[in-house]
Amino acid sequence: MKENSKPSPQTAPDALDRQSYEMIAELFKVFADASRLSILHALKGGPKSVGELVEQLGSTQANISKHLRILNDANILQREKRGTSAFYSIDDEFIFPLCELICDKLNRDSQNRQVLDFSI
Amino acid sequence: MKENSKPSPQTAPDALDRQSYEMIAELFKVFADASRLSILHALKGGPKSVGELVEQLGSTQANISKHLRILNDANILQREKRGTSAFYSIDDEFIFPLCELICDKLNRDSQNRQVLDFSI
DNA sequence: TGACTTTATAACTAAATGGTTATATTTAAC
DNA sequence: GTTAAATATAACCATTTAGTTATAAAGTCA
Repeated sequence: MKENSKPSPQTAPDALDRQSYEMIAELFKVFADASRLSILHALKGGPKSVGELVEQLGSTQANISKHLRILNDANILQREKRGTSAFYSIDDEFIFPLCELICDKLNRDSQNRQVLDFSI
Repeated sequence: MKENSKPSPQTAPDALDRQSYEMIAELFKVFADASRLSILHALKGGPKSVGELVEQLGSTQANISKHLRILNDANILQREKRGTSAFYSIDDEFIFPLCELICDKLNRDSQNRQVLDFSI
């Protein structure tokens, strides 16, 4: 039960309990890996099978499967089995504004004006 | 045997190089820790010294200093020395919409309708 | 059935990371 | 100068994690 009265800007917000911070950190961790980010980027164009991702990203099948499981468990990806294949697709579009915020920050800070664009 | 060889319905975006994904992942990593999130939350109310943060968050001074350095190196916090104290404050407001996206996702997925609110 | 394909998982290793204790550094006050 | 206070850093340890190899599981087709 959180009161909605707006405190003054200089008032510190009530701290969350440790478990809440852990939950938030856990979700951030899902995105804190280059391989998983490349998977997400590859899936922007539409669903792909594990094999297609392995071929496109040039990693091992076991490794890709492991990352896909992490993304799936976080309800970021959706899995659909067809025959012996498993097709994964993006199940929550919030990842796009999320990655955009991060890329914008990196571009803002970069000395060399390198442009990072996670979007299509 | 290839179960489904039809091309993806949409055109896949050009992959970034590995280094770009690593950079993005590195910034996500900064947020992927409960202690750092609690520091950011504590600083929403305004600048605080290391000592104040240690007292409020109940950790060791060395530990808080280490996390502050990570946040400062990522250009998320700003440091100002006054006397023997060091005051840290939030230097980039993009962390608020960023954490809001994450919290919204958690709230959307939570079975128990637990409300996570990172904002003030 | 049995061979083959695709994906998931288990076990292991190396590297990264958070927290700790101890120490160094910096500044103020005396 | 010396002492005290606040902060930063170094060294160390325990845990986590990404990637690997090997194997299991599940579906397809002869």
